[in-house]
Amino acid sequence: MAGSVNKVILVGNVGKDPEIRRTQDGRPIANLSIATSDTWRDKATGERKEKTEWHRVVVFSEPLCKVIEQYVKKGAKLYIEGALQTRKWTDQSGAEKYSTEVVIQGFNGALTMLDGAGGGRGASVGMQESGADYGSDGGFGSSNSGSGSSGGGDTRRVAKTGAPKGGFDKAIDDEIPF
Amino acid sequence: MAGSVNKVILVGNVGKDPEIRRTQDGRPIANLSIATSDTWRDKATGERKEKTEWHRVVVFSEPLCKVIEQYVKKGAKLYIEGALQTRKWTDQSGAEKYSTEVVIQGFNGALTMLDGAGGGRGASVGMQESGADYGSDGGFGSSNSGSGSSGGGDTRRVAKTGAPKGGFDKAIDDEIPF
Amino acid sequence: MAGSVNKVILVGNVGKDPEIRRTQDGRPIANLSIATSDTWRDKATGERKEKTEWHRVVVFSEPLCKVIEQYVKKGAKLYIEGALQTRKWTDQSGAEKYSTEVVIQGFNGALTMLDGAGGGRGASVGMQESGADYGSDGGFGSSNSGSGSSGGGDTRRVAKTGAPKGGFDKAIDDEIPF
Amino acid sequence: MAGSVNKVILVGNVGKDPEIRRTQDGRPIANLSIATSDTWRDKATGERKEKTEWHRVVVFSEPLCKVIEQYVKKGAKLYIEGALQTRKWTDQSGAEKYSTEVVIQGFNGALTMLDGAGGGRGASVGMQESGADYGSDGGFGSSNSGSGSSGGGDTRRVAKTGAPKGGFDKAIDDEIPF
DNA sequence: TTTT
DNA sequence: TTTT
Repeated sequence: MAGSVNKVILVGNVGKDPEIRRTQDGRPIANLSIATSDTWRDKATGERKEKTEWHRVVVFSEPLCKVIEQYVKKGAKLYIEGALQTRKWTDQSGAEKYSTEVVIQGFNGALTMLDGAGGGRGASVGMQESGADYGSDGGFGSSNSGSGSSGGGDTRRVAKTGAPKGGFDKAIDDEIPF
Repeated sequence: MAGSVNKVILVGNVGKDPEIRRTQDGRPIANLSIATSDTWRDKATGERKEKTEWHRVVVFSEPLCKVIEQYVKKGAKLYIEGALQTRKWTDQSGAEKYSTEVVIQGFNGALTMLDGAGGGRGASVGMQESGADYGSDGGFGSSNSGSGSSGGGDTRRVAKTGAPKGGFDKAIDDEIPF
Repeated sequence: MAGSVNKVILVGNVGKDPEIRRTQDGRPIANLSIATSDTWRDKATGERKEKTEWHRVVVFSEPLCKVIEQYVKKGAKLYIEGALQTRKWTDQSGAEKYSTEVVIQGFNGALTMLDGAGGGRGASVGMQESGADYGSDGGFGSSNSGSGSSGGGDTRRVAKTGAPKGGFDKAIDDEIPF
Repeated sequence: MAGSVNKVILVGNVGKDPEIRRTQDGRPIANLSIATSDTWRDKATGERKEKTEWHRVVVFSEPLCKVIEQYVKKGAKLYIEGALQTRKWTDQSGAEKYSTEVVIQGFNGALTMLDGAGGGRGASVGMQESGADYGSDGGFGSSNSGSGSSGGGDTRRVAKTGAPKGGFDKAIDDEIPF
């Protein structure tokens, strides 16, 4: 099709520790459950309502999976950018099922940790630098960091190599106008 | 949850004429099938591959439904901004099913026509203006067009009103797989 | 123009306390400085590099301005959704200047607080409910929550404490459908 | 910074033919002027208002620059995904100036052609496949298509025929501020 | 079921 | 001016 876009942007919390599986040829696949929540006031009753939506996120990216495995825990708040994908499968009883997921694949999409620690625990962790430049803007390159820290490395890095990014002229390495 | 975001952005083509239903209390609900397509080159064979993804879009907004009813036809290219929502329902055989949809509701989201006419026909159409200042960003205020036009208004209108947000009605708890 | 979209999505930290001004007819306008940061590894030297980008965000929305005035402080992490707008102005010396800003206006855009407190202070605050549901998805309607509360009780909170940051409530540890 | 996102999404028309420059070491840089337009009805007078916003887009990506050079012409409708960046520079009179641009760099961002032809001319063109799979989501991987083609045949095309669909108005051929 |  |  001439020109299509399929993008999902989520900011939400991880509902349980991620699951990492492997394909037959050894590549890792991470599965995340992300909750977003919508709140509103019921017009009639005036009650405060809240509805949580659960999103299944699947990550096909070796470096991202490493990061997830090490630092993403239940409770973590993440920024996720991926694409919608619906899979058809057959359950044990032979019934056809459909499952729609948010897929992060290759250089598409992003996963950024938005809180200081993997899950509110407070530990600050360091993130491996991957050789691959797996981030899109708003992705790992612009993600990360750590905080408070404890025992280990005080940093939680999400790095990004690969490209002479930021290779814009020195000219812009300056101040701000406001 | 403190601070979540649930946003889907699609640019794709309408696969068939929209379906407009009504809730028991008369509010319209539009259903759209949007196709996005991903293409790539198979590394091994060098073949050009394409995979189409179909998205079910549900619109709970009276003015938007009017626009859709009048101008959105099979083949139209649209920009869609909505939220992911998964519904659970039971099919005729009693089996539990889940259906994930992109929902445009109230002031949330947007629907913008990206081609000159509802379906490639070429007619220039006017869109109803709503009293509310419904926005600019990716919303209707910045949508569409019109020109060329014919008899009436050479207007370029689109609408969008408010709506009982969060009000996910029973009304749409019907079937899916489209 | 037929179908355009102008959208900016930022997740970053507030660089200084917001400034709230008023138009001649009394409507509030909030100005925010938001920092985003890009990090990468220098290919040659292996050094870790970081570049901060500052964004000027202008909010034309009474309810949002109230929230900002009360809860957004220097250091707060925000999700911002607005539109790009460039203004031309003349400085005191008569020179023409251009300023590009991220504008949140009316029902367009969103501002969501992503950390536990307005600025790391740790107070638990209640957010006034505005009559209007001024949130777009990913906006206030879908933002957070809070608890603890005080007098009002009926509040819809956005920011709150500092402690259980990332403190993913027990409440949602339940029934994840996958 | 711990987790930041800097993303701009535009759907708009190209105001003039792109300019391609080269860095000293030979890498191409493309500059595009993109117009988005906001329309609304004046509450008081009932008049229909329109405001066009011009965006300067800068592309640091060899494959993308090739595509732009060959297929993007004045009038083309594009989907752009990049990051906000403000540069400081000094004009000929020694005055300090700031310029905010939407930057597409490396694997970050996307550029997708949304209309049938590069600029309303109507030619059917083939798009070179780049060695790199530089993105699917909203990126080139999901763009494309075409037909007609020439030599290569196996090309992955983006633009193509079509009359002056999406008729880009004369109106916006004027006064582009850059 | 679209689009190329 | 933020954040790590």
